[in-house]
Amino acid sequence: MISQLSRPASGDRIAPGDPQRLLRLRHTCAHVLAMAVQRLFPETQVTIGPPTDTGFYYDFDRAIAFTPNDLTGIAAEMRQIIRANLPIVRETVDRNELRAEIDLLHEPYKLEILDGIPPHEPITRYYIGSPDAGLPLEIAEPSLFDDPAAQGQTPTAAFWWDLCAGPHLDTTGEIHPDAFALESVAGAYWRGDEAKPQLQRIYGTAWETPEQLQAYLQQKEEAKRRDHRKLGQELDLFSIQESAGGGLVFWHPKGARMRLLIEDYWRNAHLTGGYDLLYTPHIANLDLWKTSGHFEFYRDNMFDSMDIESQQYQLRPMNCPFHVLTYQNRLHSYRELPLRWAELGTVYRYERSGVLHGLMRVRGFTQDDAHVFCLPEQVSDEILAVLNLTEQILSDFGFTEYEVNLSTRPAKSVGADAIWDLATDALIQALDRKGWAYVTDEGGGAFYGPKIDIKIRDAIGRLWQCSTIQVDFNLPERFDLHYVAADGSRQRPIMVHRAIFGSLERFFGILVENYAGDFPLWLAPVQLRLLPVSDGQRDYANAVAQTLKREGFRVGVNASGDRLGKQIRTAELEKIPVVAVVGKREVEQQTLSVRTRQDGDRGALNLTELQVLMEESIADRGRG
RNA sequence: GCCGAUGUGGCUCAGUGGUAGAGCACUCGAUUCGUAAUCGAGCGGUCGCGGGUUCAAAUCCCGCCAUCGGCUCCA
Repeated sequence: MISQLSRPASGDRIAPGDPQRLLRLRHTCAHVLAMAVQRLFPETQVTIGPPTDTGFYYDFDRAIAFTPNDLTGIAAEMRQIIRANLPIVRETVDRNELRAEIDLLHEPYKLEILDGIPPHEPITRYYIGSPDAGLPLEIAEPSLFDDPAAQGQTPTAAFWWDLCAGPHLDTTGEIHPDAFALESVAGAYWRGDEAKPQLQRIYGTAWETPEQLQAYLQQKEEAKRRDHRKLGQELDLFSIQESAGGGLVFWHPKGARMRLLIEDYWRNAHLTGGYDLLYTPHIANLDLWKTSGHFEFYRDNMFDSMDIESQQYQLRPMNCPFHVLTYQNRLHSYRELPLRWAELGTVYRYERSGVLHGLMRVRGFTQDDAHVFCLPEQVSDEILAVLNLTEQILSDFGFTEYEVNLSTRPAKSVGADAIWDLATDALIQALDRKGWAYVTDEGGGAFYGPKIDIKIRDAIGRLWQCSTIQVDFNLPERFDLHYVAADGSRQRPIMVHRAIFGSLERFFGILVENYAGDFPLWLAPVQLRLLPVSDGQRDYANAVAQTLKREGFRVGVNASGDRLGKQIRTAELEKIPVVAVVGKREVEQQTLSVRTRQDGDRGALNLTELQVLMEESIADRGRG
């Protein structure tokens, strides 16, 4: 039955530190996990277990759910397998022999994987432990492994195998027993298909050294510290309330102030960047959505329509049809094009309850949407202009590193091939002119056209999808849009959809996480707080605050009557960028004792000096 | 929507069948204070919602809602 047992070829070996080795280590960890699980819970069926960016996972089928407590036991079992330093052996097997063997083991998922391997591809499996040394685990006496802690030692006769293309490490001992950790258990569909049975996925993380594991765990802690949901509450920026419903955002005064700053910046950038602004309704006749194709292609994400005087009305999930109607309202000459129309358009989408996530995934949000109506020969220039505007805006918010994706035609889509090719070429041409490298995501486009997606890298290296640029030949067709060409004929304009922030809610969440709530002065909801040392300085503090407010600064006076130490502590916890202490000395000398979050005590400054200090920081947008 | 976990004053959390607790916040009083928490008192909860079991439910059971970790989907 066993044929061609072999170690990996010697040329196959790789040194520590090689990314390929880390991939193998994680893949091997997944196998060790699966072996440990089947030793502890023999009724469990195995499926697949690949490496991930930070570790590995393995999907199991078991009637009883794994508990967090189980994970501790499984990890301990994994360490035993690692410490036993079992060899990992690759074997090429005959398809029919293996099928017969799997049949005996009652592992239907394994069988399905085997049958999914194309006919002429070699079939390999990987053993942990030597198959010559004893019976495979699956048909061993389960009692032998029921309670490994009571056994006191790893049964040397045990071995385990999985159908796998590899590659793997040579022995389990190459995994450092203190450089991996099991993280969580979650539901996951077999083959990622929600129509198929749901399995239990155990996630783990694995590294070459314990130090690397610690660094990863620290990074996770850091992400937790920056979580916009936590900071949003602590800094009183926004809330999402159960009594109102999930995924609906309440912007509190401080968050709203920041949003206003973001919106003001955005409007100004667009007006100076050649755009005009629109306001359009949040609801409209359902027929509009039938014409646009959204009712057909996007219905799953739309709220149910409502009956208004026997007409069906629809809460909008997108803004585009409204801009199209605006265009359609009168005839346009080719001389007018391109028309660039932008709107901070609030949309409502039905999202399944399980996917809601803070501000990142909500049911009502505002897109910084725009549509460019242009001539075919203008498309490439227009897209390039959008890329330039995107770079300008994102970098002003502190994001200077991007990952760019070009998404092409998906299976479920509308339009002729020639049209798709034209649109895709226009996007590629613009990216090349911009000089941006990009990755192609085949089939990742919208149903109506190809797109460029831009992901931004935040302060701790995470990527967030924000900007999107989409060419659309479909809507102009469906709404029968046209312009009058030079020869008097009516021609079809091309439409470019684009959003730079994506959604204001999500972008705001990303800002909170990027700055960890320590906003640069130009964005901080409260820029300066004056702290009177005692009641005698309150009038002076209020007068200074009034003056600075008139100059456009966002200033408050601490009115609590707390002692100075407490006032400073409160301001620090609220992450207020600048505080100014006002005591007897300052009133006498007409100064302020300034303390910034960034630099600490700055000593006594007069009002003008403080203004200059703040204006410089505001102009700098936090880059300094 | 699915799998699992969680839900106790504004916030963070104790409380496993027998009269709902702490710290912070808030209010009041005293203190008028110099760079991360002054002292004292007080207010505040039908324990997510609705059913059920029980002499008795925050606690046990069922349903629903929301949140968290994932899956699927996505700005």
